[in-house]
Amino acid sequence: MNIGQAAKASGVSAKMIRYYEETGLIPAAGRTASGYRDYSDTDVHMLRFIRRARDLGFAVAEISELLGLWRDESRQSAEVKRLAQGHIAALKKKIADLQDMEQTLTMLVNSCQGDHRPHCPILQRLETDREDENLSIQPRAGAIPRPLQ
Amino acid sequence: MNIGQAAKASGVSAKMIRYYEETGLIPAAGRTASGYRDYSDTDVHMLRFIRRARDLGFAVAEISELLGLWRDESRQSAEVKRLAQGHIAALKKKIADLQDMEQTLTMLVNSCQGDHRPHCPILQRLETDREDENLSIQPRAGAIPRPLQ
DNA sequence: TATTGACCTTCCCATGGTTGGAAGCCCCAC
DNA sequence: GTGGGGCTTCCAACCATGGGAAGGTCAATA
Repeated sequence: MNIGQAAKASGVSAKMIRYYEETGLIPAAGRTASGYRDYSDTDVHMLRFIRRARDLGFAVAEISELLGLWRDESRQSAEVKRLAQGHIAALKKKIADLQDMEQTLTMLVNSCQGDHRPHCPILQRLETDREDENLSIQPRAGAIPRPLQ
Repeated sequence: MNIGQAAKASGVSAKMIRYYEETGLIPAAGRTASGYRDYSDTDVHMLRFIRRARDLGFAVAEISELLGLWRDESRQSAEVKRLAQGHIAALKKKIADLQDMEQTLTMLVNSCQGDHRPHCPILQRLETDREDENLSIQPRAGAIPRPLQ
């Protein structure tokens, strides 16, 4: 099987297969007489393993460890579990960071009239960095009608 | 004020200040007779704006737009709001993706005994990609004591 | 005044994972 | 045998950031 077929079968692009080989994540593929890389079903199996681990957000270095454990018949499942738990912790941290951003930004967006006027609490907040500025109690558009200016 | 002082005052590293200048996010700073970059309080103000926007996860290209609106006295707050809402949507998507990963991985971790034995549903799942494999109902370690093997 | 140490300048490199493209060779079908 | 598509390698780019080298500058101190 050449690299294009292996790519299709595994869901890993040919470019990435070469990259994984170059960086040592996977062993160098065999070659045909004319220099084409040659892949077995086992190779494709491994590539699929890699793709699934990537889909779960594992970094290539982590996948390298996972592959080692996968191949090691005498592995201890505790090791795999530890690796996965570490990754879960990293995911949780990323999620928390993004949620903080989202929350702050949502608060700002809610406090912004979003009309034709230039006044904008979002820009104001980027300018002044006042966390405690009570943006959320600003009246929503139309809540308490008052004349513009 | 030289670049080091501007960096300290703004929270943007000197490296990044030069980078932002090079890529056109900020105008080229003035220079002293000896070639040192020279920053005003206004410049520092702008740099702080940039850092805060970065802290909220805005990409540099988005910040470029935000800066334009910031400087534009006749902007419409609706534009800023639209930009921020777009960014919130992107954040939400990222969060959802990461939560999917976390959830799947947590399920796998919970189904893994994590002991000295090699059997490991995490690796199994990476191998077989069976989403519907009912991993979660596997007995937890010690739930129903039975001899190893 | 001379030295020293901390700062500035530019330039290049690395990160991580992925994609794009160019130039040249190979394989298969017609 | 010819054409089109796939293979090979190599180089570059993305994004934001940090590291470091080589050389000039500033300010304080001996």
